[in-house]
Amino acid sequence: MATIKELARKAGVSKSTVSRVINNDPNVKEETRKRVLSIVEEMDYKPNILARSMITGYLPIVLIIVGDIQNHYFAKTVVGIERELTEKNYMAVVYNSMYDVEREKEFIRMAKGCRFAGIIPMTAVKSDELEECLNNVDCPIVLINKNLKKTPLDAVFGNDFEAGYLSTAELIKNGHTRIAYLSGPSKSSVSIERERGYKEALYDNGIEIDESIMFEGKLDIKSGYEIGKKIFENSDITAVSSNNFLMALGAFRCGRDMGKPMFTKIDVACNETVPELYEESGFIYAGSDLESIGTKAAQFLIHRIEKLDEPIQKIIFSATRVHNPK
Amino acid sequence: MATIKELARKAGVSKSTVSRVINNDPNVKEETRKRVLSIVEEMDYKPNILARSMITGYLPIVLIIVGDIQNHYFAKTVVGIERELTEKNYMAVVYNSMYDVEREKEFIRMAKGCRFAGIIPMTAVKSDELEECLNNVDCPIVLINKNLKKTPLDAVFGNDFEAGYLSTAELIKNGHTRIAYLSGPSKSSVSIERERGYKEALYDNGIEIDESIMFEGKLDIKSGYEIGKKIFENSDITAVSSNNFLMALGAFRCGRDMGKPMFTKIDVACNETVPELYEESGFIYAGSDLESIGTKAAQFLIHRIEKLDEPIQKIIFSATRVHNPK
DNA sequence: GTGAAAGCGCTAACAA
DNA sequence: TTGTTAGCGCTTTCAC
Repeated sequence: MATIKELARKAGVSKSTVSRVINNDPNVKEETRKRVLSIVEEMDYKPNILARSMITGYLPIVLIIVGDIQNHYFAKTVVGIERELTEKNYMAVVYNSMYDVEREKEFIRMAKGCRFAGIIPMTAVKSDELEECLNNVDCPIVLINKNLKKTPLDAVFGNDFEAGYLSTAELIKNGHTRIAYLSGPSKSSVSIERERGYKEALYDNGIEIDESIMFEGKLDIKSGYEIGKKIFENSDITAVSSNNFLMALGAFRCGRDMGKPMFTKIDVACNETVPELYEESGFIYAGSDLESIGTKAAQFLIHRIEKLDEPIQKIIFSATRVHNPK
Repeated sequence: MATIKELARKAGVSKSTVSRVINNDPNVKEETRKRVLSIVEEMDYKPNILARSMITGYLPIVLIIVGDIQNHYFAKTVVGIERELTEKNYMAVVYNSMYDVEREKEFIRMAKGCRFAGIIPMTAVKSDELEECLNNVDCPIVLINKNLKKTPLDAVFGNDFEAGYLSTAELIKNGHTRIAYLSGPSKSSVSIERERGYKEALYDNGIEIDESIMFEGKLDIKSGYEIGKKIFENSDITAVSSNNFLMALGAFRCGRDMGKPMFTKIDVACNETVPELYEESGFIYAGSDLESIGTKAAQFLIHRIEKLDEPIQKIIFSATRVHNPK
């Protein structure tokens, strides 16, 4: 593959001059620039980014760590991140941790070894070890829906309280008053906030909170299905508000299998945007726009990479996407 | 960040010795090795992979180009690729082309500039320009479900004929004889093969092929929905076989909206595996296991990277995943 | 405006 | 078993 040296020889100039041309340094005579450029074209020369990175100190690549690339929640956000990064001439490496802390630590170390420009950890995993690891990596980091205990870092959040509130409010608008709730793990701040939104929506509409129709699930389809059985036994319940989409789907399937009039009499809502494949379905949902969250995170990161002296920024995205098919 | 030079100084040895230790060269005295290793530990040293790559000539990173990361077809395959690559100490960069040829070309050029170890283009896009571009990149490439006209390259395919055949056969097993078909673009080899499978399954079961109930769609939900309208007007049709999942979903929704007894009297099948979220649904499907395809592609690529003298390999994966909820 | 030279962190002969 | 040396392709002073 052509190098700067060969170009220099062919163009009859020094390596430095070629370097100036390909980096748009203005201190080059127009004539020289043209000559070099024509040879660049002719030889289909591409600068070796590795060599350049040895000098700048980092590769223009950002590591994104997600818990599960097949989950739309992550995939959507990644799309937003990538869009911004690509535009600013960075690349994105997406890494699937499968929610495994050890894997995440490994990726972070690898990113360090490769001198990546930055890291966006989007994992749901909580771990002191992981925090420790993130602390030790001296490269720019932007968090999504996550705070570290000790280190203050740039971060982007969705408004989970609002999501819980708004989706529940839609159920109420549709005339429901007996609304079961599927909550997530009680230690997760996302889950706590969404649940708080559910409760506040009930309260604001004069509906009593009934802890006996609130259930804690494991965020997957199966646990939504299991809880669904309990919910639909209780015949006065006409709606379900779910912490996340997967459990909502499980509950819906359970109701359907039990012969309930799902989406006609009985409504199901969830507190995050649904995958695109389900957007036209009967689900009610409210959530922040995941692509926008990704884009903002990428912007923060690029700022951090390019001038490391800005104050720490945090931003919360409103749950602007509210959908009610009725 | 610590470098080999500092380590050498601290350990009282030369850079070479440190290099040997971190590369597990056996020609190092055990005592020396231990001393160096303890300092590696102490300083939390990570070798600079950039510098190493300048010598080996490439970064241990593979570029995967997909048309749409939110499509399960790509996401699933990527999971398989990543699994294999990670195990062999390579990383994977996933790039979303959004089916845009220009973007794909840009990524390929970037991969070249970054001296990536290899490329796995998985895009559905056809273009002579792209072929040209792939031709000019002198780095290992493995294709998925794709052949280049001029250049022979390693490639992995799903068995699309079989997928079309098997999914249609399931419909026939369920007692259907009037089976509409939703085909994909007539120039795509994947679509052609799947359609051939559909026809052959009908033929083998003594069912006449009726071109008037075969429709060409655009592979998305919307076009499945539109075609659904035509299909379900025709009241003697009791089943739909679809080239891909998205159109099957569209057709299903259309039937449901028209009040048809979907999944009870009327069956819908598609000629590829469905997204995980739909695995428990009423869809019939047959297709190759996408993760396995990804894993195999990664294996081919690694072979190609590590010894460039093997003959070109092509492999076709049988449509082993056949699912019929009845 | 341009070139020569140093050096980024590492590996790979070659010597010792 | 270890150290010395050269060099990967590029950028970046510093002269001229």
